[in-house]
Amino acid sequence: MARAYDVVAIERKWQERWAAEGTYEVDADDPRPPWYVLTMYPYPSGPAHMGHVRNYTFGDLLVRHRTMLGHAVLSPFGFDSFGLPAENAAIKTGTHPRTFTDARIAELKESIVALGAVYDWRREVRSHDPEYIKWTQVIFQRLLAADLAYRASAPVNWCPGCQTVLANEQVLADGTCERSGDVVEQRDLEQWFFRITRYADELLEGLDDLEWPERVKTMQRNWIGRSEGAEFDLPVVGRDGSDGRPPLALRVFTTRPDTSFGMTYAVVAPEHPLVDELTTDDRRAAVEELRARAVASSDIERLAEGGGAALTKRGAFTGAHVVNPFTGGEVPVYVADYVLTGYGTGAIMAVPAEDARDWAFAEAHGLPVVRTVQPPEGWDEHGGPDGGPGGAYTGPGAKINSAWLDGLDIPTAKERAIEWLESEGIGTRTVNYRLRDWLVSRQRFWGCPIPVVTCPEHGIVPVPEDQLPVLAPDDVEFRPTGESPLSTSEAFRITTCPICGGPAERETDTMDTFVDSSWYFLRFTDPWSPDKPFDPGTAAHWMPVDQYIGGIEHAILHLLYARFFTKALADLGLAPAGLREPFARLFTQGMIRMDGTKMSKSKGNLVAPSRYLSTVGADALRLFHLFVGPPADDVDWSEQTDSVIEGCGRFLDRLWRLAVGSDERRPDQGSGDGDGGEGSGAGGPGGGGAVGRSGPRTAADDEVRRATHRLVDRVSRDYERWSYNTAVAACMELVNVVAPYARDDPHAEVLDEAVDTLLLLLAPMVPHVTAEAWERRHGTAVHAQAWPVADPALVAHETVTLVVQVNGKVRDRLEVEPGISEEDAAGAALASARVRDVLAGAEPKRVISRPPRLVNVVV
RNA sequence: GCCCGGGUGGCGGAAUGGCAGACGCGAUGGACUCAAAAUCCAUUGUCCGCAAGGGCGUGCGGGUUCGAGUCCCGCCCCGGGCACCA
Repeated sequence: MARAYDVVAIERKWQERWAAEGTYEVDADDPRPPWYVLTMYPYPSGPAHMGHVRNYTFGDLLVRHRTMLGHAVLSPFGFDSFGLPAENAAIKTGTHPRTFTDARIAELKESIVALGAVYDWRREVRSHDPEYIKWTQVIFQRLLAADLAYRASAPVNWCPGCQTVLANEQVLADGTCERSGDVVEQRDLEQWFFRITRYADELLEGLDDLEWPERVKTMQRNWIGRSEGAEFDLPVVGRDGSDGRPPLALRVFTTRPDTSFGMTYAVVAPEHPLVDELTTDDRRAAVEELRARAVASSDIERLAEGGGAALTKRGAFTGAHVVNPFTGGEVPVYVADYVLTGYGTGAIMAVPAEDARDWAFAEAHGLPVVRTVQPPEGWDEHGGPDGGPGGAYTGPGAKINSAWLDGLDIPTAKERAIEWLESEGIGTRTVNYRLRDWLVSRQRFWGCPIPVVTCPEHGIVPVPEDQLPVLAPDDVEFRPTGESPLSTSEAFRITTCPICGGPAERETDTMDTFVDSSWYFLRFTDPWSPDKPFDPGTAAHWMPVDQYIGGIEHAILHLLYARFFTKALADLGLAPAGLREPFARLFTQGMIRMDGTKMSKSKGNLVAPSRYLSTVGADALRLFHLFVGPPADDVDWSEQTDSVIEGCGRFLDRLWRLAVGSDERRPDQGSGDGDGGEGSGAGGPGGGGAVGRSGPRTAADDEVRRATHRLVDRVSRDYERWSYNTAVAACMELVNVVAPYARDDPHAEVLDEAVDTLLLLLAPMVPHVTAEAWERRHGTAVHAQAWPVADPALVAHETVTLVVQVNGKVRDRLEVEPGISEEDAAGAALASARVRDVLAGAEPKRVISRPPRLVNVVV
């Protein structure tokens, strides 16, 4: 596609200038009000792909726009440079992960710069940099000292593909690994955890004040999964202590203590510690069989059976009975795998009438149902097989069959039940969370080493801060054994105890890479800090991030961990005390799809941005991403996309000709004698400023002035509401108005104002072409200009089109003054010849007059 | 199953309850050219009509309203999230 200007040369020129001048380097003592824009730092996987382009276009646009609005904008960049791909590449090719990673970073950085995105590169951080490792390790030590990091043995998720354990957040709903797709196994291992659950309530409540997409907040709320209820004891029948054995009770958790009168059985999880004791000899075989199957199957079998609530309710009677303290009645105890060990007490009271899962189990095992909430009329008491609605009823209603709770509504009954349990001393009010502690240890090499040693004498001992960072050794071999070279490196593992100096072993696990990304935005505020991770005072100047931009895929993982870290670091005195949330505003942009699936390296359907940079250029590609639709929406990449991108280039050509003139020709174009000749009054040699009339303005001149000021008004508002596609459309409209005007005896000042305004409004979106055009017109930097302000008098319309409807159908349009009265508008409408034709003498029943836009005549 | 989004021309998409389809892509015709590219001009929801003009149109069915793409009720379809968490 031949272009009106030398795209490649101009884009390169400006990228070099922005880098050389350090225009976007800011410091905390900058007198302008601070504004922090951050795009999630990327994993360096090689040259930028289309998703990056979209991401960094939005971020860069904000940086430039906010700067023009008068802010000191902090715009840092860095790399999430620890991770599995580098280690896998090392195993495959023998290249050290650092060599591999540094090469990928260089590629990514170069391609980001080629988009025209500007950053304060002095602040660049890389997770694998020894300085950064040191501070990550210092933070770990502080968390350890505060009991926010601990080591424990627990059933954990083991991914055979990644050869490491995973956090709960990294296991998908179908039981597979979010990275490799392998089915995750359960293993009992000693692992490191961060006590994120200590902040569960604050993480939940903090969401309310964040300007985040509702969708993301909902996902976090669900993930934290707070539920209020009660725990209480069900005494085991025959175990009251009278036979010499200690008394035994089964503790259960419920969110519906009001339904206790409807308990018809109890259930314990297969892994529950009391299973053996509860099971009677005649039931032992059946119980053992169920347990064995539950342990072996877990997720794999669930997948096969369709998962979730569709599961058959497998269970076995233990032979034991427990007493329902509410009724004094005895109910049987079952073992069933629909009750989970890790949640609540691992045991429940079952109320089939008011719980769908209990209902299904009761049906399968022939257990009775006692309703304690009056279902609405027509609710099928039997439900299930004979069809129709019915079964468990979980809606509101009056309590029945519940003695002293009868007649109460559910919330009141809940309260009463809990009060009774507490007064009787058999239970307590309890809050449970779905959220578990964050498992952070990974059995991998290419991550931040966990800085502790184990001494036979002193146990787990943190490596003293003056000996940090603990770095992985370089002289190791990467073999496809599935074992981390760290654990096989004797030189690394064998060390001495910092306390006693005796022989000790180094921890060979590394940290989850989400640890690195949980505080990088804080390091960005003060990346030079020599004696601490960052200075809290400096961080306080910039934090919280005013606008965070990233993908929806981080809705839970990164965004939850980073919130936890911010709170924990503030409480430890490392971050400003008042900083409770890291990201005030979050924007999640849509992803790029191709053939219905996400465009990604693993799917092999990447479209390389580089091929556009050398043809239509970065500006046209950026403009495409902004113009194609709302930023939050997904983009479908299709055969037609290239045409649209070229259309964006065409628009920039028109803008260029308008602003600079049409004499400019690429060297290979020659200068044919007809080119840019007759009739083309726009611009001309030397650019704007000197073209057109001076003196009094005509009505046509004033119309262009009005259009210009209306554009400022509209585009400014569109920027605020992230409606860049309509902002671009509005700029195109003005070009469509101004281009013919420029050719037809324009007024110089009016034309210049229109063109300059276009350049200013588009400068954040298409920085290269606007910078070059502006420089040729004015000799200054467009991005250093103030954002234009519309004159309200020119934004207001002089006349307005009054739409005249008869029975809701448009029959005429009249030009009227904006201030026209209701009566005058109605009168004008009724006087319209068109309206009289349609009415054909009929008498209007009613005239709705909404000046100045519309009059509707009803007959 | 539950919770969010979303269904508008050939396509991407616009539209504080008040002119549906801005802007762009594609398509068609024209100007310029020996020719092409580029550029410029015009047309482009659909049906009827020579025209003026008119009918019908925002997933489907109802409703509220002078007036509904927009609000309410009931469905259908697509995308995403959650899914034995008691």
